[in-house]
Amino acid sequence: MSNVRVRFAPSPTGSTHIGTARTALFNWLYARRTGGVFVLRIEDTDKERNTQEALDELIDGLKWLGIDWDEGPGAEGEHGPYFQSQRNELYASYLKKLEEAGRTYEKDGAIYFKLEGERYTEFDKYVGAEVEKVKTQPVVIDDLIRGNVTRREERDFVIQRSNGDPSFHFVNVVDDIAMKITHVIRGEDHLSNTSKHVELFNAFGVEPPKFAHLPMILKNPKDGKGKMSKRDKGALIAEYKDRDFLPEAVRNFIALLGWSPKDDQEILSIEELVERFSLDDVQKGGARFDEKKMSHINFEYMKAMPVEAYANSASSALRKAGLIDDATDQDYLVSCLKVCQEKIDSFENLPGFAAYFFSDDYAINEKAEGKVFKKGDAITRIQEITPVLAALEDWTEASLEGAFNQLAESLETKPFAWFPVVRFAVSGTNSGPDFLPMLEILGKERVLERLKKTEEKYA
RNA sequence: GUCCCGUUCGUCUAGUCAGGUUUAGGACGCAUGGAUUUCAUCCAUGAAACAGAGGUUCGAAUCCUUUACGGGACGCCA
Repeated sequence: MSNVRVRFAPSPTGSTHIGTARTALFNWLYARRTGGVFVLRIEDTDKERNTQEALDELIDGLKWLGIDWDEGPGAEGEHGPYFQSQRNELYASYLKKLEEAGRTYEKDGAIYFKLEGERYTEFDKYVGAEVEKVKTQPVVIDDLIRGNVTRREERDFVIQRSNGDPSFHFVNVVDDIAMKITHVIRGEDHLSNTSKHVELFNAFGVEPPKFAHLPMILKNPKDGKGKMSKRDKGALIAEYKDRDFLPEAVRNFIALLGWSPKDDQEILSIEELVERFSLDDVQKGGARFDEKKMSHINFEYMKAMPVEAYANSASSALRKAGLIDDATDQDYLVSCLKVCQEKIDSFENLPGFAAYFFSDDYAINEKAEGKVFKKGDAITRIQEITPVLAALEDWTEASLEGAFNQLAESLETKPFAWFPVVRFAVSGTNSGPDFLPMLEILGKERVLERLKKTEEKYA
């Protein structure tokens, strides 16, 4: 086992964002790749904004994606507790160290970290006021993705708020020290904070960890500019779960946001991800989220599923649409889904695609309706085929094919003279699974009944 | 405004660190054609990019400079 220790440190203040999930995934992959330890630490120092729901959703999302943690809530280790709200004694002791070293001062009830260097006052345009600045030595951030980044911190910052709560920068560093974190993998939005953190590590006399700042996930330009926010379409992990996306597909897709295996392989199992992941191969530039590609990857996974697993996942979508319930025959369900699997690219579209298998109350596609009745012989075709099908004793794909062929021969035409109209009559549309298997699955009774209904309706 | 980071097809990216094997590769999407009773499926083909300008070099997507553009940070939020 290596000595690598990484942490994912979310703050439970809202729905879990796709970027948050990616940060978690990359940390997890790095830990698994290197044989290190993955720590989940909950940064709940902001009592006003933390919620239990957000925490539940976060944990739920991680589990859904197959991300587990070696230390963290529910997996207590020697560095716990893993909620920052329970670590105040530790923070107090570290604060004392800084106080004793003369690196703090109080102002307006808050405690500030005091930078080292010559002090001067300057009008700051951004702040819009005179502020005190410090001529500090530049700090070098050792970043595994970007190389060395040099930055200078020039203003003291708050490490304990006037309400007594320690601030993010402070607890983040203290915990990384206390939890012996070796690699900090987080979003690029933290890159400019990192100089503050390095200042703190230095003040504690501790060698800073290696950093790896992941590129931002950017908005689709039609949603505006900048990084993707929780309000943007497709931004929330819970949304994918609700829409019955496959977790392994979502995981595969977000792994590809800013990282690639460097060859043409795009579909990667979790084992392959672990085996091939490397921080060296992480992209520097921001990545834009593309829902179409996400759907494509999801479809690839859907096609590759064993039928039983497919039926299992599909059931959730069909249940939500009220098409099936506990009474639905499993064998029938499986045979229906078998013919749909190759054709339909998402579970959320499945109910619309396959409703007629489970209900007589299915939608009529008007375009298909127009097409089928344009020729004017549709009703005749139905009247021709109905007695033939009614007389058929053996209701299988093969015998159906024979029946259509025979009729076609006797009328000197092709069997597919009847296909579109019969398909429309039994399904309300002109597209769907292969025709003959579909008839076989629907069954004689249902097919005849729908033919009759159609004849009456359009006669 | 200041500082930091970035920039290869519309999008995700390979190639960049170790300059020549590149008519810059793959995938999504798009277009066209085909298979098919049909299709949201499948197959084939195509259009499509090294941000601009200088430089170094026999040779630059690859190295350097610079401009432009994009992103991030600048909270008693994390």
